[in-house]
Amino acid sequence: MARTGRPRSYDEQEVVKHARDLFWSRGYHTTSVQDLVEDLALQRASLYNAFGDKHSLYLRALTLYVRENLENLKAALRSGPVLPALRRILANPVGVTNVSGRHPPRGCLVGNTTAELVPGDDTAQALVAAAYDGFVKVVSDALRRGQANGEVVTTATPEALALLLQMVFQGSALVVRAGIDRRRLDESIDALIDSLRQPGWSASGSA
Amino acid sequence: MARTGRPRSYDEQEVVKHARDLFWSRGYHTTSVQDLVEDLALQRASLYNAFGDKHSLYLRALTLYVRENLENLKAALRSGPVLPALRRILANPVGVTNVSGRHPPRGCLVGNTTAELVPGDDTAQALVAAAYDGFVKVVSDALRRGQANGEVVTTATPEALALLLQMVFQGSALVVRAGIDRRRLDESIDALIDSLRQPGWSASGSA
DNA sequence: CGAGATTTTGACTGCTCGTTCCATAAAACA
DNA sequence: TGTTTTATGGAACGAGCAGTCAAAATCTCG
Repeated sequence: MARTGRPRSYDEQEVVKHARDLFWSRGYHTTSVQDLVEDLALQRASLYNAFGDKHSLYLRALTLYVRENLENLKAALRSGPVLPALRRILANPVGVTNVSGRHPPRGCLVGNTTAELVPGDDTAQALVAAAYDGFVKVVSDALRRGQANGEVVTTATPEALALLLQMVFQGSALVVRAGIDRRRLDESIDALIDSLRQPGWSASGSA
Repeated sequence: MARTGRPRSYDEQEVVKHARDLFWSRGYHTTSVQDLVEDLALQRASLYNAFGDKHSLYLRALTLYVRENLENLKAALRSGPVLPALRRILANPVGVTNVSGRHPPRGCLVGNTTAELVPGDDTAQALVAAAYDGFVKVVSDALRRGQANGEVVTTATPEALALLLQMVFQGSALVVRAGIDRRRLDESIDALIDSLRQPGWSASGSA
């Protein structure tokens, strides 16, 4: 089933990635189709031909973002002690200046979407709700493991703790975007993680 | 110094309040000047005459929001045990359907502003940063009092705990906006508050 | 009752937005 | 080589945007 017709001059996946970065940095409404066309190096008509419209492209970008981040989260929590991994995740929220240090803090695209367009956009609402649920699912599984280990306090259900961590995660992305000092952020995260650690637990003492 | 000229047909304070509600529910970019004019029952030219432009009106609305909420926060933490008050504040975040139950969840206007227009809007950035600092200041003062009382754990500085609470507050406003179940939210908040309570503390046993 | 000051009223102005269209280009297939 | 299919390049569209303007209205003050 070879494809006929003129071949595309761009890579669809790459365009979605690039769009995700643009929407992430600048938000939905402040990113115009003109901006997209200029930065993504493809023609207006090609964009509409391939993705339908601006809103659909945004949803594609958001979906990619959610999938990638959930996979990273899973990988980070797959093995080893849970709490140190969670500390790294919370204290280094997505959107903090990138490896290259090129972006200003962008927050979390899911959180940004929640704030910017969830009221009145049911599709986006469903997507972000699924993203939140995914986070809670993965983190609560890890916490359950930690509780069984004796690493994590058992004073609350894994789900309740996971949702708490979700809120802290979103909150940290926000305050980072607002320009908070990283040192202060780290102190707060440490306080939270410490409060989740079962007293008397030592990393080598389990299993 | 009596004022000459035709009197205004609207109350400036009321207009700012109404504008705050509109921006709060629908965001900056999705609220057009047309929307404002229709809902606020004043003429376009009057709006521009009184407030300069849309952006300035938004800043006025945001400033009002910040001032009012900070005063409410102070009042809620003025006396009595700190942790129950904080629990009420976190579990019933601003923007949860109003007393009348008329609004859908609106989140926190400060958080929404952070997500929607902080990148590229220095004035807004300064305002939200000041709002975050104000919250941390008021809450850390209350926590310090709680620590002196023996109500609150002393495993972290009041400032670190206050910032943590700020993040949870912002996060809860977000997940509520995304439509989370209130019961689950309450469980998570309770878990956090419980972890801040000094073991063995009883309300009547102090002072 | 004017004269001066300020607001109201509602039409109007550019501009930018998301989206569409169409002639041309470049591939596969016959 | 012609036909078909898909994408490109660029111009164009209507709608809605934030913001402006000038005439009419309504007040204070002399």
